[in-house]
Amino acid sequence: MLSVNDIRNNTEELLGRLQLRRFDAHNYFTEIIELDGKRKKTQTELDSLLASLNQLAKEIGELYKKGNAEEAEKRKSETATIKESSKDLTDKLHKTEEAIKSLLVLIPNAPHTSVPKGSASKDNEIVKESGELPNLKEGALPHWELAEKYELIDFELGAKITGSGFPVYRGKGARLQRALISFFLDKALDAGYTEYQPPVLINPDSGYGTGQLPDKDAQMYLLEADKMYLSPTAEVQLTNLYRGDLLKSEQLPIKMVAYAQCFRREAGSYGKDVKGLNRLHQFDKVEIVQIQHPDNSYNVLEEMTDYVSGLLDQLELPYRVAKLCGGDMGFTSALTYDMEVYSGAQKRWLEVSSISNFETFQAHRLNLRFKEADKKACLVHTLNGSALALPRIVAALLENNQTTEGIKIPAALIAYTGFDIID
RNA sequence: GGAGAGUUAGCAGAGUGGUCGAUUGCGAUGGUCUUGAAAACCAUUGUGCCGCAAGGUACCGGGGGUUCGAAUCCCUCACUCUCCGCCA
Repeated sequence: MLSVNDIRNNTEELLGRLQLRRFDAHNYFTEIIELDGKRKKTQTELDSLLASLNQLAKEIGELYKKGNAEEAEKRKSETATIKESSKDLTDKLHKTEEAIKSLLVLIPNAPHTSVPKGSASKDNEIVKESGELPNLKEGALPHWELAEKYELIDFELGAKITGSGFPVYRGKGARLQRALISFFLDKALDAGYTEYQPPVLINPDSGYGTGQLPDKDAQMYLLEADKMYLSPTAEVQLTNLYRGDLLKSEQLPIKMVAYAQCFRREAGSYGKDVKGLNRLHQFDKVEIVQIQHPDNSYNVLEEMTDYVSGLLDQLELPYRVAKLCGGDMGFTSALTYDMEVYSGAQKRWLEVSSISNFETFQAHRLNLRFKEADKKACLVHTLNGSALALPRIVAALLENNQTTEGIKIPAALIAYTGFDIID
């Protein structure tokens, strides 16, 4: 959520940045600034009314103390009209505040000035490519066939006990999952992140804090009886750990990592996008989150991107990094890098990580601030990224490393899997 | 799931209708003293909103109500603790 003061003070700049995602905020801004003026005026009126009411109450109290009940009763009658108008003004104030908020939640984050203008993924800017594309022989199998051949993943059994998009991993398939999770967590620990194991159910306040609610609720599974959602990403839990906090500047940066199972309804997806592991309703992901001083956030975004690149290097997967154009970025992000690995048999790039700086957009909703000595509290910057999401990594590992003898495990992982080939 | 007790500032913990945004202790910050430190003493020590400022106003778990006046009384929700039941 953008802040009204920013909109008021940096109107032109924000309008320009929002143009990068082809969002015309002009009318929103005009209306918000006008409503905010109204809000201030109402606040002033209400405050002075309440002041007089408080004064009267005090006087009445003193009169009773002195035993002058008659005069006190007389004064009481004076409060009636003041109370009535203060109630009206309070209603008006709340309505105005609601109106402002209802407009603010419709406005996406303002993209960083370096974000390429554009409307779709074709306009993204490839900023890095790394690794050789695999040169697979004719007849190389896609991962879902390899998964069946080596009895690693059973999609039908998953459909039987739950539904489509909920695979069952078994044998070396299950062990590979466990290995990847440990590998990713250990690397994050080495990089200075604190490990967390959060719940996977989230309450509506948390969903609202990171921006999944109010309008992306269709993407989440809802447990109606308990008014909770299954978390779509550990970003929600980790970032919300600090919701509502006022941090001391010495506490920054805060670096967190968590492995969590993630749940997404993915309504409307179909075809080759959902084949095999390409898109699941339940999947495993290791997520890194940082709460940062605003001065550092963009340097840190680069660091995080380099960190994730390093993981892919160690897994010996060919990948590319895209700086997302305005139209392809998420609602809450100011700048996003997507990491894509090449899946040799499908001959497709698969997104395995998305690393974003949200600037103050989430912090504002979360009311998450920090304070430097003798200065006013101000909003932190939040960042997060997958490091990494498992299914597509597994897809690429299986496809790219298939040989006539079996599927080779990259050297960095062998200590975790306990085997070097799937055969 | 049933019964009961709680939720107050960074923490501990008073306050059961009236100058209470809140006693006190600890912690923290600044100062006095000291060669330095400790101790002692003094002062300061929450956040939002309106305002150039003075100041005003709101917040005692969340929401609502009673009252001239609510941390205090009532309703409701959430959470914590104790006991019973159930259970990995």
